[in-house]
Amino acid sequence: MSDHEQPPLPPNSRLSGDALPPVEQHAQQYETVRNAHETELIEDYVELIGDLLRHRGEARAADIASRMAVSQATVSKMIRRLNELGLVTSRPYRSLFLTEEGHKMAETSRARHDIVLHFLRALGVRDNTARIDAEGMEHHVSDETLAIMRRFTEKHQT
Amino acid sequence: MSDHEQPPLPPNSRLSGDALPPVEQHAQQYETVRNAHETELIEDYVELIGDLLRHRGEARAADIASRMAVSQATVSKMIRRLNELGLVTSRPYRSLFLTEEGHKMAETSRARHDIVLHFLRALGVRDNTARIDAEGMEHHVSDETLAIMRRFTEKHQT
DNA sequence: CAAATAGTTTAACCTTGGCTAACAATTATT
DNA sequence: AATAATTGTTAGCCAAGGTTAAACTATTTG
Ligand SMILES: [Mn+2]
Ligand SMILES: [Mn+2]
Ligand SMILES: [Mn+2]
Ligand SMILES: [Mn+2]
Repeated sequence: MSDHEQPPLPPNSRLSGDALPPVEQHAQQYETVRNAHETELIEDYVELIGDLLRHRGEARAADIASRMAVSQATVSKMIRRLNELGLVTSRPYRSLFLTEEGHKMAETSRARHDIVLHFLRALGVRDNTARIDAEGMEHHVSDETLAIMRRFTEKHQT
Repeated sequence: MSDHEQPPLPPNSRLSGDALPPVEQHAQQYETVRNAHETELIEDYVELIGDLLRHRGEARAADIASRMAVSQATVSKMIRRLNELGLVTSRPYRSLFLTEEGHKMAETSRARHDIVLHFLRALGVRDNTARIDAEGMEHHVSDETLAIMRRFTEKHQT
């Protein structure tokens, strides 16, 4: 047992990092992240389809593929999944459309995405960086934090 | 007839939400998120092992399993992977240790995690919520945003 | 109209990250 | 010392999310 550089437990324990949280709380952190990962991609697809419909009038698989930088085969498979989940309707070789439920998810996701993006910009993050960070962060921001971000952005209007 | 070329800049769709970013920029958002997902779990494991070593003096697979709320089999498989990646050394039934490279990754990850956590608290997010959000957000925060968060937290010391 | 091009789907494959069940090794208890 | 409990490994399973290659359908163009 190399007791080489064992931690000397500094008297001022604030020297490096926080203490370990209790096991149950710590476990809840990771579980919440795993849950978010399960819905993350679905949300991004549905949100993008909603955005394409709103801004372009139609949402084709090829557009999704190029905007997501993913193969068309990947999109095709995912569309089948979205269909099974009752989020989109699709006829072969036609534009996709959102179901009522899909539309609701798209709206919610877009609203959340916008709050995070606008918050980052209000903080002073450059636009391109803010867009990249928001795309990942959005799925891990609680309602509580979201509300605080929204208020912060309002107060810091430019 | 997809958006191959530059966006024709729609007339006046300022009614709800932002405009669609150019295809390449949009694609970069999703690509960055996918890349982050590839390293995310590894970082969490290495960071947790580092924390256990620092606070407990040893890092056992069983502790990781309970703190991550995951089966021991899952941890065992992941440890083999961390070993192959040269991030940890392990002898059966003994504590794990970090390699030089693993130690470096643990430090970097912990520092980033702390910046995000402290930032959320400085923003006014309750501690438990901040911990949960930080666990997921940390992997999607750019260096630029991280620097801004650090400065913000310093300025808003309580 | 025929041919070329663009869009979509399917099949076969891969890696990650979970799980359970069975077994093996170590450590603790009686 | 024997047994029980804890800890760790292995095998086999699964779903998600990617890939290429090939086939099929629709649209555009010569
Ligand atoms: Mn989004
Ligand atoms: Mn996203
Ligand atoms: Mn972390
Ligand atoms: Mn994390």
